Amino acid sequence: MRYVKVALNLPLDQLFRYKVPQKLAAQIKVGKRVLVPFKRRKLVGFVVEEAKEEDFEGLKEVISIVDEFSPLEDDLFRLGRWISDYYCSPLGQTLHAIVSIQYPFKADKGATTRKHLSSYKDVEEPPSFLKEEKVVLFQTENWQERTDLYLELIEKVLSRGKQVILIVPEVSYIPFLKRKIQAHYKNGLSVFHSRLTPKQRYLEWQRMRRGDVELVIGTRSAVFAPFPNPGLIIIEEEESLSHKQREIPRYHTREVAIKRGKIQNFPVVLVSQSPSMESWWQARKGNYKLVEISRGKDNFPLVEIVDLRKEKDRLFSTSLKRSIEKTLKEGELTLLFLNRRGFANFLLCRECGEVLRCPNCNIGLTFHLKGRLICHYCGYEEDAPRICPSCKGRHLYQVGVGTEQLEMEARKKFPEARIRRADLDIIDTSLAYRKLLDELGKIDLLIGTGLIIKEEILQRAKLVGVVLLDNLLNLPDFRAGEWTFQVLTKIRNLIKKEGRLIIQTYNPTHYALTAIREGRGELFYEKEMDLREELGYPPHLHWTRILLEGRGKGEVEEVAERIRKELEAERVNFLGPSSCPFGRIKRRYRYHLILRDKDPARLREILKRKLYLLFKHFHNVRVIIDVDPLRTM
DNA sequence: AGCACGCCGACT
DNA sequence: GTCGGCGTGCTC
Repeated sequence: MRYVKVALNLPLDQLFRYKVPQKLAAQIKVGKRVLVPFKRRKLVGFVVEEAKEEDFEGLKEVISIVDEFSPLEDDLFRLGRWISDYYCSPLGQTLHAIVSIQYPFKADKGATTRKHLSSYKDVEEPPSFLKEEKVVLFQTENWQERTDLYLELIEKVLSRGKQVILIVPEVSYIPFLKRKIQAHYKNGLSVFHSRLTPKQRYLEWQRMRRGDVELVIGTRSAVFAPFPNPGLIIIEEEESLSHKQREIPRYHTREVAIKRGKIQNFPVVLVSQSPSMESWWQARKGNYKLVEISRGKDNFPLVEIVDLRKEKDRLFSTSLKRSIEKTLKEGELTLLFLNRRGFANFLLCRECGEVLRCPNCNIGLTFHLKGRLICHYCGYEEDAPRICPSCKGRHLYQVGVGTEQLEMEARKKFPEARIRRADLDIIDTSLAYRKLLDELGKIDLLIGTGLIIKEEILQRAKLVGVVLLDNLLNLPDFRAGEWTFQVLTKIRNLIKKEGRLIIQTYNPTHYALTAIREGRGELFYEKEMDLREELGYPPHLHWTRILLEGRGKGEVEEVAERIRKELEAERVNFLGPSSCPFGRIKRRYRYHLILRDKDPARLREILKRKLYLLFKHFHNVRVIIDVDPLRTM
């Protein structure tokens, strides 16, 4: 009798053993999907290893085999084991994320023609940097450079009979890129992302597996494209936070791509206008090859930094106002960037000092026009009161500025201008976004949040005003400086080169601003790295965050304390426990501890040996392990 | 995760 | 007296 261990799509670090019935014995092997009985359910799982016959009575039998092919070849299986180990995610859930297709949909047989990849000859030389380097970090300034680069790389790799994976941060990036590339490669192109229907997903996946596809463009899960012979992965906007999966397994696509490249022996190209500190640091140490394509700072637009402490008008400094007037006269587009929607950030009672907060999240409620108070975290809404709920005071101050108020002020100041606002309250569908793009030619002044920091919008702007940089710079996360630098770099690189970037701030001497003004990114990276080193932040140290969420404050605190005690016995470097910067979201209290070490393996070892056992006993507290977290708010 | 078992409140 | 609330426990 044969027995196998099966990994199920459950949040359990456990494998389950099943008997292999005689009639299935010939087909069952590691990497195959099987249907198994589980309690009163039937679940799909992966055969992970053969099991020895043991003194375990009552093993159930495998019901059937799901696919005739093997959905998880050896290399991807190894990758899955690595992800499961590195990111502390259950193997079953990890493998199910890698093979993200459901039950077989019948493909039209014969509809596709199989290409004979083996008939390609290894005649063309790969670009020289791809020969000796495993990871290349490409720093470019615009789309044209990047698409040219992609086309060249793709061609070289395809000519050697290998396939290419191109990863973008979000689905919305795909149509534009697809159009550019389609002109060159029509048949062997596939698109793969989470918004495909299960059937489309299945069919695309099969096309890739059979060798009918040479190039796939997709989001995170495309990193697991089941190509017979992958030759290159390109990661577009490698610094984007979207590359990190928010659900289990919480992997970073960039790191997974690099690991896959190591396993299957192919290079990985990271592309960015302003690399993440992580990638910059790797390049700095010589682990990645850095290739810069730059027009040189003489071709940058003018950058002006306005010290708001010396201005009378907190929204429109003299200089910004003058520049807008000039740009309006020229009939060119102005963008005003303000990273906060709504009218005012919060309402403050002048008599008792209380701020009106969300009952679920304890975060200041944002004041919107039409007199509504809205929580930007959970969506809670209420009518704004006239008098303070805690002291009955009559003077509720609107503190801080949002895009609504900026729009109102702009309409007063520039009555003839055609003004539009673009934030999540207005651009709530991809259709609305499309419409905005179509109508861009009929807009003089576009006011928006992060939504407008896109190449297709920025490239049409002559003037960009960053209304209040401090909103970004002062976010409660140690990466706030890095994010700020990245946003400013993007704006500077992408707007018209004869244009102007005006940055208004109360902190005009910040090193990110110096670096932007002088067009010398290294000033930012060097200084930021010094700080990260001094304070024990990534990438100098690896972090693993243990996030605890629960309805009862006391319970969460108790759990946090127990973990603290365990960690203290381990003599590991850690922060906390402390309340998260956003200490309560959707009625759940949030506490975290942050483990730090140069060697991430040490942190994993502690988690697995000690804490896992402990986690089992917490009931009303959810434990979230985030390895290499990108946000710690 | 999901699904059952289990022991306490308002209902025909 | 029952229907059902969701706490906790287990799944090869």
